[in-house]
Amino acid sequence: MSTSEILHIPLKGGIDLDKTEESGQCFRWRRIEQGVYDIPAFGQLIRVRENWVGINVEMLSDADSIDADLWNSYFDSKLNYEKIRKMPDKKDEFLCECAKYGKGIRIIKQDPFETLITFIISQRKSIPAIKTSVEKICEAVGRKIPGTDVYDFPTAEELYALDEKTLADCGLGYRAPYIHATAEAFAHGDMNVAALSEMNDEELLNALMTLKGVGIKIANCTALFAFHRLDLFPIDVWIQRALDTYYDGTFPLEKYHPYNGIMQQYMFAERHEL
DNA sequence: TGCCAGGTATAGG
DNA sequence: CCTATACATGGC
Repeated sequence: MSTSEILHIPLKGGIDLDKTEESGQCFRWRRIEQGVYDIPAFGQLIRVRENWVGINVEMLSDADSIDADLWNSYFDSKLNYEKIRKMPDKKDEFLCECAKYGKGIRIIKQDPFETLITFIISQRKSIPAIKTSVEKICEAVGRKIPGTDVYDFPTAEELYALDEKTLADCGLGYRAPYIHATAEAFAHGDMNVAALSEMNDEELLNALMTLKGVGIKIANCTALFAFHRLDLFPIDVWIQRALDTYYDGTFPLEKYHPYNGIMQQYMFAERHEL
């Protein structure tokens, strides 16, 4: 029962789907062609086409209608990224270059559990390897998005139910017990998204870091990409390399409040130049 | 083939 | 508090 309706979403400051995907925040987007992606999220599969002012969303999975609020939120439609992209200090040539290249990158507001699990997987893995492991987990659980051949990302209960060997066969290495424990925490309600959402940034990071295998970097990525805490600035090997090269080790966070996370994403997207 | 990947837990100082 | 080290596995 797929709806034939097309939802148009204006995005303030526009979007470049290729650059957003390549900026390493989403690991399951499927490129169809330039500016067109199939995106599995929230138990649905949509086909997204970018245009001059935003995107058109087509529903590929079974649905009676398209949830406009959900996808407006997912693509952060109201924030004007073109305005933010002009924030870098003109004297900071490196950041200006990153922001120039980053035109069209938006911070996607993804599902918290999926984001947390995928970033636990991400530690000491290349982006292609992360994608492979994430797909293997989805296949292992084996529940398809209704009306499609695409596997949905598992719920906490589904992931917790996977036996040890099946999980190990997803190429997770030493992360497998971390994934299992995190799934258990959410499945049993020891940790829940509603409560996390109510916390301030510091409380949220601390709560996430109580999980085994979640340190400061993964906590920051989860807070930024799932809870939309745009001022948080995850530091990975690439960002640290940039900080050492261009900033004497630390980023001037005070200059870009409350959008340090977006500056970080512009920098990460430029990582190949480092 | 060997090196490195969107790090973290742990032990030792 | 800080630093050094082990850690599983895939991709290039």
